[in-house]
Amino acid sequence: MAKVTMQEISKLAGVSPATVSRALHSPHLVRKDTRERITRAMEKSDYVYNATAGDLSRKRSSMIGVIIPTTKSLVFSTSLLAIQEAAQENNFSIMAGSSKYDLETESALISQFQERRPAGIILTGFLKGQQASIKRLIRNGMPCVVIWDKLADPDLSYVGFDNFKATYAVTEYLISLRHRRIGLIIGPYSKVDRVRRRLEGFLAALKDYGLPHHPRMIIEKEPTLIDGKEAMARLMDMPERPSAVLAASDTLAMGAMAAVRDMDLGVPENVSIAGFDDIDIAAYSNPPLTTVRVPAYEIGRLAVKVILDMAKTGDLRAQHYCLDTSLIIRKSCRKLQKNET
Amino acid sequence: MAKVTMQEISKLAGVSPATVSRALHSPHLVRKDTRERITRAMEKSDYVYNATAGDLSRKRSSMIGVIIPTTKSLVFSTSLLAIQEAAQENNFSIMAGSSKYDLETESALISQFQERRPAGIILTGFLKGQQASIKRLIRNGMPCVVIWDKLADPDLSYVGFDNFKATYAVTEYLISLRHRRIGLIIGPYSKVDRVRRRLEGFLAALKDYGLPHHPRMIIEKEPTLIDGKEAMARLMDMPERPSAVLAASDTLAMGAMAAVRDMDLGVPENVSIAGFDDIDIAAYSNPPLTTVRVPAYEIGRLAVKVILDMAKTGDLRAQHYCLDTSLIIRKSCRKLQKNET
DNA sequence: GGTTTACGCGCGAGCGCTTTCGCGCTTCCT
DNA sequence: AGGAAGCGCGAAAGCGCTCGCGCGTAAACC
Repeated sequence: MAKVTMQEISKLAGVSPATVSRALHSPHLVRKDTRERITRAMEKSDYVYNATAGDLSRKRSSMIGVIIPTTKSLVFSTSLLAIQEAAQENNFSIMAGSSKYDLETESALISQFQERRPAGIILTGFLKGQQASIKRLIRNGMPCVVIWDKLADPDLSYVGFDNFKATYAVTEYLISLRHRRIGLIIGPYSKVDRVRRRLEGFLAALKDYGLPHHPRMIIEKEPTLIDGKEAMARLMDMPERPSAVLAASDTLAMGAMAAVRDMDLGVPENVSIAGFDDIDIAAYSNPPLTTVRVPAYEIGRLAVKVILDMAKTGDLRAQHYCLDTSLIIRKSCRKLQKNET
Repeated sequence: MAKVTMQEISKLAGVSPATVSRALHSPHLVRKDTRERITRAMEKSDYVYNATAGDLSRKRSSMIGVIIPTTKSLVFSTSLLAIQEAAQENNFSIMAGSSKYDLETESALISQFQERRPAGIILTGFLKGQQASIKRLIRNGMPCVVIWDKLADPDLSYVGFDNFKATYAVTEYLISLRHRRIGLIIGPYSKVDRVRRRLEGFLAALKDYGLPHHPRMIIEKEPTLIDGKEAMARLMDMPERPSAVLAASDTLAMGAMAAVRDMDLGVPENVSIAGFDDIDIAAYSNPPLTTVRVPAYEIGRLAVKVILDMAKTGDLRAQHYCLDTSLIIRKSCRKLQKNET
C-alpha cells in the first residue's frame, strides 16, 4: 500500500501537516507557492490521501449507503447508477446492498452501514416494520431519504413518484380500451408499501369505473420473469380469463408475455398486457410493451442531492420530491370491439 | 448519530476498552460473564461500533471496491449481487462504481477506492492502458482480482472464463447450422481485452472452417439495446446480408432482434441470431435466444473469496480460476437447407 | 509448598488526519 | 506614523478503536 502519510509530505514540503490538509481541502487558504510545493511533494512520493483517517477525524464519512430491493430488475440499477454518478461527482463513495425484500437482510444492511457513519442512507422504499427504525435513525441525526415512492408520513424525506396515481392511470387506460376483466400481477405488496400503493391505485380505478373486482385475478409474486410467467399462466387458465393484464413491473410483464407465447396465443390479439417501469427493454420486446415510465435516473440524482444537502447543512427536516410519471403507449394493448368481451 | 463510544461501554461494564474490543472481535478471549456484562451495556446504550475508527487503527479496512463496466447490462448486476452477498456474509461492505468503458472514469474510481484503503479491489476486466497501474497496485500490497476473463498475464489474478473458447464454440455452432455469412455485433473490443478475445474466438472459428471474413460484417458498438438494433439494421441492409448474426452480448442480441422485427422479418426464419451472457430475459424473449451461459454469480462469489483470502494471508500471489461456460440452444437459430445460402 | 503454565484483563502508544486558536507579518486606512 | 484588519501558517489536542506487552491470579504439576 501507498504508506506515505501527510506527515511525511509536510516534512518534504517544509510545512506543517495542517497546511497539507488545507492545501488538499481548502486550497484557497494557502498561498500559491506553498501549495505548489506541497503538490510536488505529493506527486513525487505517490501520496494517497487516507479517507479513513480523515473521516474519523472529521467525525463523518464521505460515504452514502444505498439499499435497493433487487438487482434482478434493471430499473433499480438505473437509480443506483445515477446515485453512484452523482456521488462520485461530489467525491463520495457509495456502499450498496440489496434487501431482496427481506426485512432481516434490510436491517442487517442498515446496521452494517451505520458502522461506517455514512453521510446518509438512501432506501428504496422499505419493508413493513422498518419505519420505526428509520425514524430513529433520523432522530439520531442520520440523513435518510426514501426513494421510489411518495410517502404519506410528513417526517420522512422522499424522492419518488405517486405509485397510486400512476397505477390508476394505466388501469384507466386499459378500461378506456373497453377491458372489463383486468388481471393484476404484482410484486410483494404485503411486504412493501410502495407496491401496495400500486395495488390500491388499480383497485381504485376499477371501483371508480364500476368494474367488478375479482380477488383471484390479483396475483402477488416476486418481481421476476419466472414469477410473471407463472402468474400469467394461472390467469390464462381461469375459466373467465382476463382480457387485459396489468403487470406492476416490466419484468413481470416480460414473463407474462412469454407465458402467452407458450400457449400459442398472441399479445395483444388474445390478451392485452401493460407493464410498469419502462425498463430499456420494454421498447424492444415483441410486441413493444405499453408501460409507465418512471424517472429512475432523476430519482437517483436527486436523492443524492438531498442527502448531501442535509449532511452539509445539518438540517434534517423532511424534503419531499414527487416526480412525474408518464404512460408510454406501445403495442401490447388493444382496444376491444364493442361486442367483444 | 449514535454517539456512544467503546470508552463509555467499557466504563458501564467496568472493564477496559481493550476488553470491549476483544469481546466484539475475539469473544473467546474474554470470560463469559464479562462478555455478558459488556453485551448488556452495549444493548442498553444503543452502541454502534465505529468501523471507521477500527479500520484506521487496524490499518486496513473491511471494504471491497468493485468496478463493473455498466449497469445497463443485467449480467454484471448479477456478479455485483453475488459480490455483495458474499461480502456481507463476511461483514465486509462494498464500494461500487461503473466505468462505463471509460478509462478516465475507471482510473478515478480506482483512486477513489484507494483512499479508503480497501481490503481489495475487484475489476471487471479493465481498459486498455490500465494494466500497469493495476500491477502497481498489487505490488503495493493491494489485493486485486479481475473477473469475467481468463487472463494471459500470470501476475494478475482472475476469476473468469475463456472468452475466446466460448465465442469460438457459438460460432462453431452457427457454422454447424450451415451458416457461411455470419455477422458479428460486438462491444468495445478496441477498449477492452475481454471483448477483444470474443472477437478473436469468432475470427478463429471462421478461419478454422475456411469461411471468408468480411470486415464489414463486424460491427463494434456499445453493449446497449439501441446499438444492437442499429448495428443489426446496418447488417440487414447489406447487399449480401448475413444469414446469421452473433451478438457478443445478449443486450445487443435483443436490440438486434428488434431490428429484424421492424423490418417485418422473422428470427430465425430470415436470419439466425445468437447471443452471449444468458441474462434472465434471454429465455423469455421472442423467440427465446440461443446464447452462451456465463457463470456470473459464481464469479462474483469466488472473487470475494479470493480477495478475502489474499487480505487475510497477505499472500498476493496470483490466483487463477477459469470457470465453464455452456452453449444454451434455444430457438433463435435455425439450420440452413442444403441449397440455402 | 513452590514453581510453572495459562488465562483474563488493563495499560498505553499509536493509526493518519482535522481543526481551533493564536501568532507574526503584511497591507490598508486615517 | 500608528493602529486595525487580514492573511498564511504552526501547535496540539483530539477522533474511537486496536494490539503487543505484561501483570496478577488461579489452576496444574512434581
